[in-house]
Amino acid sequence: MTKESKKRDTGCPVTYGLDTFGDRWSLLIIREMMILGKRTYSEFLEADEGIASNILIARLKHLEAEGIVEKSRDPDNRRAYIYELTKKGRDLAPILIEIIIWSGMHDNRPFALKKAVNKVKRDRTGFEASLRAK
Amino acid sequence: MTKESKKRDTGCPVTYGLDTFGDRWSLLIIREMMILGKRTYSEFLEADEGIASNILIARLKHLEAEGIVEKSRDPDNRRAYIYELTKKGRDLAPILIEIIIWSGMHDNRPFALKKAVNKVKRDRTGFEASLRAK
DNA sequence: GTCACGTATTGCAAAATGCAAGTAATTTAT
DNA sequence: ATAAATTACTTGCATTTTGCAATACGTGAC
Repeated sequence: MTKESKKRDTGCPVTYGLDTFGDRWSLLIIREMMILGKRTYSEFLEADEGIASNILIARLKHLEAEGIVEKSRDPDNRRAYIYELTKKGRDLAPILIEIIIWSGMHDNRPFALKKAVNKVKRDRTGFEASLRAK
Repeated sequence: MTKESKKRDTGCPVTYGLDTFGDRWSLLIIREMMILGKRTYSEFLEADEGIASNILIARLKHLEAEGIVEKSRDPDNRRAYIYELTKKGRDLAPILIEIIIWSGMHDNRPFALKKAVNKVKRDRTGFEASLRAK
């Protein structure tokens, strides 16, 4: 497909990370799951800054193939699926946190949301634990 | 242009970060600067997993517009320019480090390079300082 | 069976990317 | 002084990826 085919396959850890979750949408989906606790296709569809359904499904499949999310049937609604972060996915929490911290320092736009930023500042360890728990 | 036009302009810090450096090449260029001390157009051109010249210049201009790198003439070679990270750019070090740590945990490919990974593990604070110094 | 819901696919236009070739400014070699 | 080589950047075109709208598929409710 798209990502898999153009893997640069150097051994560099930065490259590996970028090939795995470094597109415009993956981290936003992961944000929805971690910070907002979203878990279904439809929730992602309405939540993420207007992601298109074909892009969403492509990203979910990619993330699933990379072992970052796993898909299972919703026990409460047998025609729905649930996407959950694996350990590999939850381990992305520190990256998300550092992005939040960096934006907190440098995003001077008047409408910048500082909620998560402030949470991180107040208690980073606790915030990270809460992300991993979601 | 490309990035600027499609800014999602929600106030979310994660979105801000991704809009600023979240494309396939920006962080690789930043890696070259931070970890490998590369500073010129030609160095990036040969170093970065084969980036095309038009893409490279587009990214450099974008990063410059975002205040992450700054460009100046090379005093030793009047036909060359030097690109250097600003403070905003150097502040990306922790993100790069977390990506390296994450890849160190989860990249099981046989040819995965562990050099930076091991450095981070041994002395994270020192490694971060060395990145910022470059 | 039919309908609604949640998930997934397809077709097509627009945008981004990659590659090759070319331009411009400056410096070195002859 | 002229030619060649560096360094940075641009342009044109083919390919790939994205975005959007519409549609299809699978499951369970009635």
